[in-house]
This record gives sequence, C-alpha cells and structure tokens, in this order.
Amino acid sequence: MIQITLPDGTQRSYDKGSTALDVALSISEGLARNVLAAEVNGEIIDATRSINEDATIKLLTWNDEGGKSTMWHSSAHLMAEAIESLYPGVKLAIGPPIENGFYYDIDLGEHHITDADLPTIEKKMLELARQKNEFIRKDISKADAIAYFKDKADPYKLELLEDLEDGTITFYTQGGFTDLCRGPHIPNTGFIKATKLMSIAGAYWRGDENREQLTRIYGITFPKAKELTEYLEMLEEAKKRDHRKLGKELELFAFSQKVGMGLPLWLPKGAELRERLENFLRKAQRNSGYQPVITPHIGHKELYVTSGHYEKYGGDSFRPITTPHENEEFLLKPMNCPHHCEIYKTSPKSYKDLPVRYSEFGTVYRYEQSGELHGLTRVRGFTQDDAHLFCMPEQVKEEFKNVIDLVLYIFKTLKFENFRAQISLRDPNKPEKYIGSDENWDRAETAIIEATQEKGLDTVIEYGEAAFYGPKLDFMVRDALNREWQLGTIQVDYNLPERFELEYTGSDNEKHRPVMIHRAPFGSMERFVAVLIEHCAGKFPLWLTTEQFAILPISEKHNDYAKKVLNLLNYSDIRGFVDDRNEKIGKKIRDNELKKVPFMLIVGQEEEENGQVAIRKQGEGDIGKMTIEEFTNFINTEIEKELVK
RNA sequence: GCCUCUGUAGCUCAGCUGGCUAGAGCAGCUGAUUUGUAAUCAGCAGGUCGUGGGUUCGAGUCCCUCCAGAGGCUCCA
Repeated sequence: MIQITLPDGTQRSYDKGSTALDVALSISEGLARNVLAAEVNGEIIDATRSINEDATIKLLTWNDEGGKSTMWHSSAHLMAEAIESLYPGVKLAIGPPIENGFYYDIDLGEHHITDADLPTIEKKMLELARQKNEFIRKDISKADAIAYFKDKADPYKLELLEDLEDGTITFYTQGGFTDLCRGPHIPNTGFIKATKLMSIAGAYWRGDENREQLTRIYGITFPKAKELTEYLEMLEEAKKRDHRKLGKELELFAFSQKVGMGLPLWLPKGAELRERLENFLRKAQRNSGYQPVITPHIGHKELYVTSGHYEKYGGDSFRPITTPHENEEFLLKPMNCPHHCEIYKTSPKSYKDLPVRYSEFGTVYRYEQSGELHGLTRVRGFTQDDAHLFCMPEQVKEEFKNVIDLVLYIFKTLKFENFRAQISLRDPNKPEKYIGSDENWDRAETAIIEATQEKGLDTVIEYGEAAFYGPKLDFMVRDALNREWQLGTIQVDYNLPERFELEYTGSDNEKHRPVMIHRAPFGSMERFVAVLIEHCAGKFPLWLTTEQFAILPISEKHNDYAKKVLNLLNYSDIRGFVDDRNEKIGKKIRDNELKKVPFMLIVGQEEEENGQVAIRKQGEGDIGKMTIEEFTNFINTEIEKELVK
C-alpha cells in the first residue's frame, strides 16, 4: 500500500501501482471524468501512470494551468496525426503547448498548406478525437528510437534524439500516430471537443535563421465547444480594441509610406491627447523637483563614442549624417542621456546641488527591422518621457521611492490597476559582465529592493536581467484584455557618469562620481498611448479626451442657441463643439456615439426656452436636463473624480 | 532580414473558373427636407485595381520582381 496526500492535506491509502485516475475515481466519478493529468510530487505526469511510492498528488483538470498545457500538448500530437494522415511523408519537428494553445513545426516537403486548408485539418482532428484513442506511453531504447525515425526519414527527431540519453526516452502513441515525447498526455483524445487552428507561420528549426525554415501551425483546443466560442469572441473584442484600428477611426494618428514606415504622424486629436498627457506629467514632475531641458535631435558622433552607444549599437543603427564640407558625422539621437550628461557638466556641482533632475520629452530614432514594426508600439521614431537624475550613491533609494510614487500616481490616474514590477539584478555568477564597483552595486540593488518593499510593491526579482551598467525596475502593465506590456522603467547607471567623467564636490571637498538614474514612467509616448487606447477601448478619461461634449441642435433653428451654450462652456474651460450639420438628431447621436464623445448636449425648443440642455451620456443614453451651470458643475465633478490627489 | 497570408474609391468590402466603358455601402460635394435620443431623400463626383515586368487576341483575375500591411520566427522530444 502507498500513502497519497491530497492538496487539502487528507491522506488515503491505495494499492501500489494505482494511478491518479484511480485516486480521482475513489473521490468522485465526476472528478475522474475531468482529470487530464496529475502533479505527483511536483512533477506533472499522465493520470494513467502507476504511482509506486508515497506521494503528494494534485489532480489537474481544465481549470489548472498544468491541465491546460497537458491538453494542448496532446492536441499538438492530435494535429500532427491529422496532418500526417492528410499529407503523408511530412517530417515533424517539435510541437509544444504555449500560453494560448499549441503549435507544431513541420517540414511539409512537397506539400503546401494555406489558411484554406486549416478547416480540413480541424475536421480530421475532431474525427480522430472522437475515436477516444488512448495516449499510450512506452519506454524505448535509443537504438530502437533511432531506427524508428530513420525508417520515417525524419531528420529533426533524429537530431533531437542525439541530445537524449538512453534509458530516458519515451514514445507516445495515440491511434495510428507515434511520436517521440516526454509527455505527459491526457488519458485519451476524447477530451478534445473543439479545435481551432489559428494561423500558419514560418519558424526556423531551433530558432536558428541559418537552418531549415519549417511551417508552424498554431492552434488551440477546448473541452467544450462553448469555450471555443467564448475564446473567439474574446479575440474579436481584442480586435475591436486594437489601437491601430481605433487610432484610424478616432483620427488619432496615421502612417504614410512617403514619410516612412515606423514613423507615426500624430493627427490633431491624437496630438492634443498626447499634449495633455505630457502636461499632466510635466506638472507632476515640476512638483517633484524636476527641471526641464531641451536637446537637439542629432548629436555629434563623438558624443555616442564617448557614451559607448556607438560601439554597441552603431552597426545596427541609422547611418550617420555628414556635413557637406567638413565631413563631420552626426547621429540621429538614439537616446537622450548623453546630451543630459553634457548639460550636467555645464557647471561644477556640489553635493548640496544633488540630486539634479533633468527631464525632457525627447524624441529618439532607432532602426528596427521592418518585420518588427507594429502600430505605435514598435516604431522607429518615438518620444521618451525621459529624465535623468544625478545623485550621490546614498540618495539612490530615496530617488527610487520618489520615482515609484510618480509611476504609481500615473497608473492610478489612468486606471492601470493590474501591473507588476520586475526588479532586474546582476547574475551573481558572472560579475565580469558588469561595470561599477561591487559596493555600489550592492548598495543600489538593496536600495531598489527596499524602496519597492517600503512602497508595498508586488515585485518579482530576476537575476541576470540587469543591464551591464546597473540594476533596474520595470513596470509591466496588464491591459483590460489581460495582455502584458512593459511601460515604465527606472534604471541605475554607473557607466555614463564614468564615461563622461561626471563629478561633484563632496562635503569633504573631494571630487566624487555621481550615480545616474534613467527613468521614464510612460516609457514612450507612442507605446503608452497605444496601450491606453487598448486599455480603455478608445473611451478616454474625461480629463484627457479632446472632445468632452458635443452640442446637437435639434434643427438649424437652434444653432444660435447651441453656439451660445458652447461659448459659455468654453468659458468654463471645458472642451466641445457644435454638431450643426444638416442632419436629423438620430443621425447626429449615432455619429457622436461612434466617435465616443462622452457627453451629448441636445438642444431644441424646450431647452432654449428654459436655458437648459438635455444630456446624453455615451454608451448609456439620456440622463436628463440641466442648466448650463449645472452641467458645468456636473462635468467638473466628474473630472475631479477621475483625478488622483 | 526570413516564412505564410493580404493589398480594388478617403473608409469597409464585392468582383466566380481571365471576356462588354470595374461595382456597393459609408464618408465627400450639390440640392430638397427643419427634424426630439443610434443612419431623411435625391443627384453628382471619386479608382493608372500597391509597383514594375511577363503570359495571352484579351489581365483586377494567371506567373515573376519590388513595395507596404497582418500574423509568426527555440514557450525546445
């Protein structure tokens, strides 16, 4: 007999060789029907494998990550089986589960698969799934495994086998399909009730662009058809929120081939939105002791040779610009920090001057491969909400805390409630990778950790993720659809103060080297606006949006009254316009709803007679009549509610 | 950069296996209408079918080049 401990702590005895499925069955039949795999002593294995020793086990169902990934791994095998039967002779590479589903990399040889073929494969998969074929695990010797794949002439599996040790190799078979696989798998294919193959992509064998390009097919499966429908609906929702789509519809930004790809053009409404965001941060920064600076868009090549950026990035960057006669070389500014270092050097600094905080909305240009470009999130020219803080080593912690406050203030105001902070530290085993003294690194790393703790931040520590010049703290934000984006960043830098020979005079009258902190709460205005658009689905907070209200006259007779109302409201510093098109009221309402204007003020005879406006809230409908003054107070209160003190 | 797919009017799209002067809706312009909570009606205008080449009696449609966009390009049996 063996002792099995369940997650709630209860212990039960079972015959030696019992399976997780047996355990589930002894608890309830319903549970047994849903068990996909089991975590036994921390390792995920087949629910059908014998357990021969005392163990702590957790039964994994669709509700567990481990259950999902097992199901998707098995789905990859199922897809491979379907493809192999439809396209004989294909060579299989790898087929793992991923965050949302699975993929399989396949060398199709003579065959060619396009999107139009995917439904056929899906159909075949479901047909095979309905056979409820069991996944059968089998230990196999390396020699036999090699023989098997030599027979199949599959070079990829043979290459994988090279790295495996005899005695640890297993095959899994379901129906007529056998694959080299570590497992685990679900008990049988019958669990797979719904499947959708998402896309076809190219992928290099082992991610190496010098090797064979394989065809990768992405897919996802579900135990219930309804869940697939819900998943597809979620994707539709994501599409509706896509900032590229909304950016076009709401006339926020555009791209032009003539201007160049990856170079965004901010349209009037987008520019106004961005300006408001910038001013919001400017104000917060002024209150936190930052000083504005402005630097040019290009800089002498020497500047970047000094900073080290030229050596590191020069080859993968835009080529230098040269002056016509002297042949002096200038670079498009890839970063603002070297310029700020030169500003620091314009006057001698005393310890009494520190910290010095220079801020700039600095536009930088970086070459990105054409395939990497994506809407506003990945561009070649963008504006960082950059600042560089120069301080004494012992001030690092305090400065970090101040920056964290600023970042949290911004996130709170814009309602990014789901975020996570990642601390990136040195790789303790590779000290040679980093510049700066151990003492300073220790101090800075401790400072970051303490600062985040004191601010009550939920953080993850990643060792070896620090830049060579210093540790950092990054903020990853989840948008309304649970997708994660890196936005704000705070980085300690020992490198640039050294390279630019920055100094300050200490209280001991000696020269010392300051520490530099780079920080950007938004990251870049472009990326931030993109994430913001997707986060709020284009319905910006009232304080930020360009058109807070639209006044809709019922007929042209009321245009004059509408303009009078507009003047009064403009006078109170709220923004809007009169929709005086010769259209019926229903049409005006529809158009302004689609433009996501937060409030519509409908004015007709009644309102004109009583000095009122009829308010309609975007997405909600009629909310009653108010006088101009009442509306002014109402909207100001709404704005007030949004802003964080 | 590489792979798969896509590229028709400002926007969203139709145009089947190659065959009359390339269509629709929205947006635009002109006019009528004077409107009460998600699309008033009529007329007009708008396209070198991404680009360049090729096949053909004939190309938006087939083939190749290039350009741009979308999804991908080790989450390792």
